[in-house]
Amino acid sequence: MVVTRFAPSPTGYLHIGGLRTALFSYLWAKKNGGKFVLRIEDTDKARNSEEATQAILKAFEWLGLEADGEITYQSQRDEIYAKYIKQLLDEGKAYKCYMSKEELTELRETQMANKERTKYNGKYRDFDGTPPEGVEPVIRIKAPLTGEILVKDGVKGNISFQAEDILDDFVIARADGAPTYNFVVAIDDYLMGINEVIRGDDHLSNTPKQIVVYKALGFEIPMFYHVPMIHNSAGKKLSKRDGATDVMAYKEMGYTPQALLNFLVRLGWSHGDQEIFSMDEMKELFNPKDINKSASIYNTEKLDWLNAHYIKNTPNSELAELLTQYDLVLASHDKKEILLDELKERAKTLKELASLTKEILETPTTYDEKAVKKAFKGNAIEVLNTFGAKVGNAKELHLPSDYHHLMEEVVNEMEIGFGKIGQPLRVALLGKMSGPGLDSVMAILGKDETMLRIANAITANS
RNA sequence: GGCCCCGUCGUCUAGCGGUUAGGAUCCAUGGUUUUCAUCCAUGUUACAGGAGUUCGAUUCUCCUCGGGGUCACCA
Repeated sequence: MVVTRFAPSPTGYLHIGGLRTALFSYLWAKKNGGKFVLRIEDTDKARNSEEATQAILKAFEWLGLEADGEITYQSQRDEIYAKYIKQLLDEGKAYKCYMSKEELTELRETQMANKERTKYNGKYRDFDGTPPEGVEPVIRIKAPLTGEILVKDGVKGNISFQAEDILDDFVIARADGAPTYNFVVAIDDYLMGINEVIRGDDHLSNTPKQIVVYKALGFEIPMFYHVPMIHNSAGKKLSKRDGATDVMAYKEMGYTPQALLNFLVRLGWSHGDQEIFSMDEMKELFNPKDINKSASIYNTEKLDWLNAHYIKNTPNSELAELLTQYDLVLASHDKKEILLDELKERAKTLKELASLTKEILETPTTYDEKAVKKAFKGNAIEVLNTFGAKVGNAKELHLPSDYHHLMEEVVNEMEIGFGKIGQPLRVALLGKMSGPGLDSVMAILGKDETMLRIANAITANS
């Protein structure tokens, strides 16, 4: 069974890059009928926060990504890590290192001065003398000094590292006993049964270290997929400083989960020429072997297009429900079908849809100057008066077509073009020159509001 | 700097030895629309450079250049 995972450290909100690897992991597990598990890497007590964990969970909930099983918290697994540290110590595969921080720093400075690679010199690797006083030891693992470390990566292919180029006896437990990242990751991934690791390729250079741990403990090494980074417009790794990287900010801006997920799945991954993917299609078609090797630049132009696409194709009842999150309650409006049909064609975001709706529903108090100048020429007032009277006398006015007939009558009786009534009427109803079809607008507003707006406009612009 | 990864339109990408190098987005133009938006049509724009292998390279190899990642008692 395929088991994948998402393992964020709770130091802030869930960001776009993390979400994409989470999505890839989720999709790959689902595609294989496997499991997608969540592990919170909260071993750095100084930087972690409970709020951050909650923020990540909240984002998952919004997007409909659900982790299987219980959430694992590394902070609760100290005994497990301690057990393996002891095991390695007992087996002589790890050892206590009494080098002080000052000595370590000095060692590094010397190496840098000599233009050598900075690495631990193995001073306590085979130490059996009396430990120095006053130094709490760290635990270091005995890493291979020579030879090849091969990372089998499903995205990049086999990547070969030379131990002498990159390894040293790295710390697996700090002086206070707390285990370090590369150590616990390997243990947890193994213990949690994770056999397919999909993560950002900034972890690629950590992988050899983790492989050292896997081998020392006799664990089976999982399949890795290192997904290329998402870069900002400057071509650098997308970070929390880049703005608009908090996933929940997209909710506030009026993006739908569907659009965001569709946008993200196509960043670094493709399936031929297909652009639109439903969640079911993603689960069906996603395969990490189709992930791109190169980084992609984060650019939301396509997200807007996708969002508009999904809004257009969302049923009105669902849209009305969604819009309540943007302070728009449409439930009681008897013409909301017409309203939403008209407006969802022209909104890129739910937020925009909400404000477009409010604009129409609110009686205009000002009129765009240019629009007035252009529309209120000649006998515009007379036309509006004539039309207003017809609306007033009409018995049954419900559908857009009812209003349209009235407009046609005016056009025919006064022998004018459609624009002669359309333009001033539009300004009267909406206060400006652009907007949805007038027939629909009037049907949405109803007879009384329509007459009110016409009268208001005549008064204001006579 | 060491190590590792990457390099097709502005952007997201297809391509896996022979293609007029395709799609999407963006932009522009035209059509539809009383207007705006939608929608439809059309158009501009790309294989980083150089060697080699080959009858033939965007595709394979090498070099150069360019970009990125990573080098903690952070994750």
